[in-house]
Amino acid sequence: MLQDETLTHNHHCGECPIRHKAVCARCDTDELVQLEEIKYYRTFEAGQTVIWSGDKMDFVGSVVSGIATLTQTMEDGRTQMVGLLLPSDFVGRPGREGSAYDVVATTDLVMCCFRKKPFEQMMEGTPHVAQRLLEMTLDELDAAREWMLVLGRKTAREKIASLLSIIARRDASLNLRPANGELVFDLPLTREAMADYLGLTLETVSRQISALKRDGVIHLEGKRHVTVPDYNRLMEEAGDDADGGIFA
Amino acid sequence: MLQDETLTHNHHCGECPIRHKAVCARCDTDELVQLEEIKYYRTFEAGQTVIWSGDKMDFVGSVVSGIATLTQTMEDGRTQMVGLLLPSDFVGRPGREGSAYDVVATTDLVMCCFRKKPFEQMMEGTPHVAQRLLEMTLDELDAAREWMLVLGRKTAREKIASLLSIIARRDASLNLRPANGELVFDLPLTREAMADYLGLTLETVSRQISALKRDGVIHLEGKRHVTVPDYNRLMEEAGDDADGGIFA
DNA sequence: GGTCAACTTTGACCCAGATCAAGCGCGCGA
DNA sequence: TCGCGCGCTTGATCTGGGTCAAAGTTGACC
Repeated sequence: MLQDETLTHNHHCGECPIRHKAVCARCDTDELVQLEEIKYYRTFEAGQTVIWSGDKMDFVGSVVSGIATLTQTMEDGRTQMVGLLLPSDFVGRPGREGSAYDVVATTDLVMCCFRKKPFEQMMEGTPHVAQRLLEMTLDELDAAREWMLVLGRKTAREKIASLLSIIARRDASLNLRPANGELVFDLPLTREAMADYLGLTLETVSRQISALKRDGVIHLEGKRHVTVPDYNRLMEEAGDDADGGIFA
Repeated sequence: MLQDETLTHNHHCGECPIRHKAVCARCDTDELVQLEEIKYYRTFEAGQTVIWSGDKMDFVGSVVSGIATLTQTMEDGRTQMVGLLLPSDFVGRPGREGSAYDVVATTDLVMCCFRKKPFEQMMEGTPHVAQRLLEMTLDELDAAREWMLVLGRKTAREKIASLLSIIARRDASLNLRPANGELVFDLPLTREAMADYLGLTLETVSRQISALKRDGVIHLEGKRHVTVPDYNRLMEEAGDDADGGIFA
């Protein structure tokens, strides 16, 4: 088992890449100073487990860079991913001791952690933090519910197309691509992780990706580098209304 | 189409059955007075739609009695239930215009509604409301994620057992049954609604309920009245760890 | 008490996706 | 440069749950 490294990055919140999207988004300068008091950075290597389900958490925090997953596992080993954590996403639950899920770093990961106790105290005092956290939690709830439709009612092909469209959309909003209709991105997940997200087997994931490629919905270079020539086509394949687009 | 009836029940919050579980749970007497200013009751008959997905909502509110469902529908008619709203559960999202889901009354329903604008203003001023809403939203997120595991990885039989155990658990906590291991309750959902919840067809739901009955996991009187002779057995069938029980 | 409609059960058959089983290909360490 | 392992693809076969179809149950309303 690899060991966590605890690092002090000494970043100032003002220069933080997720400053305006994370829990701290609404904080003013004074509040940031308070947060800096109780924060520290941790890094994890790809594949490392951040927290095991049931473990006591003495921090909460934000993903600064990299990708992590939230997964649930049954006794017999069946696993379901229940959250995909991207930069600015929040980890942990104020007011709860243990973690309800396994949190695993899918890529190299940097987290901005807050000591739990003082963070909880701060939540009481500064509404800006609690307000932002509520907003983010409501967004996650919407995402989880959208995912319930995918898991419960979509076909394997639609599931893959849904996942690709979500990743494409996020990448577009992060890296502001030209709006010429062509999108390019790298898959941040293995076939197995995609399967765990979608409630499929990795073989089915592989087959459906091959099928979408054969049908010209996507183009692949290597295993991970994806080009989407027509986003609306992809949305149709996902079974979603093709209107609205990425930049809505 | 049936028509909504707007009634004034003139209940006082102090006597409200969901006083200590709903968004208002943490409010003090003064804050309740504020809430009473902006609240009104509405009733819906079983089967009536409370809000259509995309409709503008001019209120948020709590379920006082009865059961409602949150569902998403694809263009071709496939539907997935994404939330089951029981008394004290919250409906609507502060800060958003339209509803993201169809909300349907499954049984006769009484809702305590707050005019949206003033409620949003109150959220800014009185942290007790926002705090409670955050807590409830986090609980719902956990429930949604547990449901993702059910939808993505469980067999039809396990899905049914999971749903029964959830309903049994809630009923036990509401109506404080004797802890002799035997639980009795009524199914508040049709076979079709169960199917929509579980990502199954109504035929499969019916077959699996028959199978659980045949195997002695449950006993049925009529279509809806269920007896669970051994809750741990049911939990095993659900694929969950049988420990912990209802009263944890 | 009869009729109708909504809900439910059960049966027969089929198919999407799981399972089992080879192989491929690329990056990495020796 | 080789070989080894991990992630991925592809094929063959199997099966759980979907689909289609028919009949049973219940209760509400004449």
